[in-house]
Amino acid sequence: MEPSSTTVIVKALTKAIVEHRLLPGSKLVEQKLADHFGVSRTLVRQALLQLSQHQLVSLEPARGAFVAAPSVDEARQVFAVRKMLETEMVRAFIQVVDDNKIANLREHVAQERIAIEQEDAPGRTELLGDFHVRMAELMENEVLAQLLSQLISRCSLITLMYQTSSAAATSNDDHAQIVNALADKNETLAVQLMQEHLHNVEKNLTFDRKLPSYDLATALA
Amino acid sequence: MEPSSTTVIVKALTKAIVEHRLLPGSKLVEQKLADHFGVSRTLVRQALLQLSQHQLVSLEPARGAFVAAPSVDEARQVFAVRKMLETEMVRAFIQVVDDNKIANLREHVAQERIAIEQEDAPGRTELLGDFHVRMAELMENEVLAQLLSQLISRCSLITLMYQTSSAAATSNDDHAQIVNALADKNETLAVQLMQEHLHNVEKNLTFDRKLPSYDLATALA
DNA sequence: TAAAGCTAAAGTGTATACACTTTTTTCAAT
DNA sequence: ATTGAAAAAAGTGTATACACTTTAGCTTTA
Repeated sequence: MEPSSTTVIVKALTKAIVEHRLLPGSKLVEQKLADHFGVSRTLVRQALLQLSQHQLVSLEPARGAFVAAPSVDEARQVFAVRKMLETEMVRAFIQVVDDNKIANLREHVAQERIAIEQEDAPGRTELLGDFHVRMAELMENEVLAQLLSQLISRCSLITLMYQTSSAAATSNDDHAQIVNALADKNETLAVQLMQEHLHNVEKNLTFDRKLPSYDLATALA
Repeated sequence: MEPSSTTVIVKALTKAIVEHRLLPGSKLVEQKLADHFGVSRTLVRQALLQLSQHQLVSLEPARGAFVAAPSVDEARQVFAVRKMLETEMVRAFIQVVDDNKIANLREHVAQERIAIEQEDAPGRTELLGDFHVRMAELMENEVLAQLLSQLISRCSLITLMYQTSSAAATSNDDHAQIVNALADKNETLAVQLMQEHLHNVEKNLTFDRKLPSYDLATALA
């Protein structure tokens, strides 16, 4: 099935936001987006509505759409939810782990490393987030995977806003260690590592910065 | 702030679906909804799009909107996610529990009992679900509360489709016991009770029924 | 009678029109 | 120069129009 125009727009904007080409607070003018994607405002509005549900865009009545700028408090909450969900996900994963799944995760971690070594910033960000989604998919729980995917997109926005230095290499190491613990079926260790990992990511946020807005045309080019 | 027309429609339809006045599979014709709410199809479409994101409505290209009919597999996944999330929520709740929060939950459980005794089916369903959301709100985690709220709406649909007998009274007892364990700060017991509770709800599903569709006008009347 | 095909009706998908709101610019007055 | 009001421009919110698709009903044919 060929994806609808709306889906294309949602994906393009999500990518631009998550990859930080569109910065928090940027205004998203409907007609400009419509022109860029070669459709009418109708479809753009549908896309913006969806993005606002994903919390990547905030809609202000009569004022328009802006790239979301999550508050410190919201960031704290999102991370708390991730910790809850992923702690238990690790426990559940160990119940169904097998060699194939471990191999799959190791392969993913290897790709992360490559992206990091090549200093491919967008690819790196995406892969580091997708590690967690990959775990959910391997458990054959599409609902969980979709939920995590959304939470991680939000985290990516938060990370941009508050992250001091991109601790990408650290995250990659964390992932590798987690996979080892999973392979050993060491539940206690795996849970602990996952919690520390998320704690690390959150700890690296400063919660005291502000960022400028950006130009639309170049961001989507 | 007065809620936008779209929000009103979303809420009305959500209520109708969750309260089982609109049954899974029912066709939702845009013009009919528009007439009913006194708006144009534009706003109805926005509402349906939102509901489809919440998985309460499924949109089929060129065929229209239908009340979602979650598959057995999806039901299993949703319950798995709830178990993960709520297990950890209980643990986190105990970290911040105080007398006020316990009193608040007891009050809620009391209201559940009243609704059950009065055989107020819609109120009962809503309150039994809201117990879990209430916990999230008391932890001052709006993100968690919203997430749970959506999961529980989906569960309500699932419950309708597959539930053999409405084990409402049992659920109410479960809730009361959980609150007691929380008051005692007995983490092990509280977690165990919550897991058993969700297991009970899921166990009562049969996964082998089909249901008819319904009339739109009467359902929304 | 049943199946296949045709036609009309109903319904969805996208674009456009237009009223209303917010933002920006202009320009006069202090 | 700076403030304030008025006017113009830009932008959003909702309704409507219209092309295209699906559905339902009828007719024909075997």
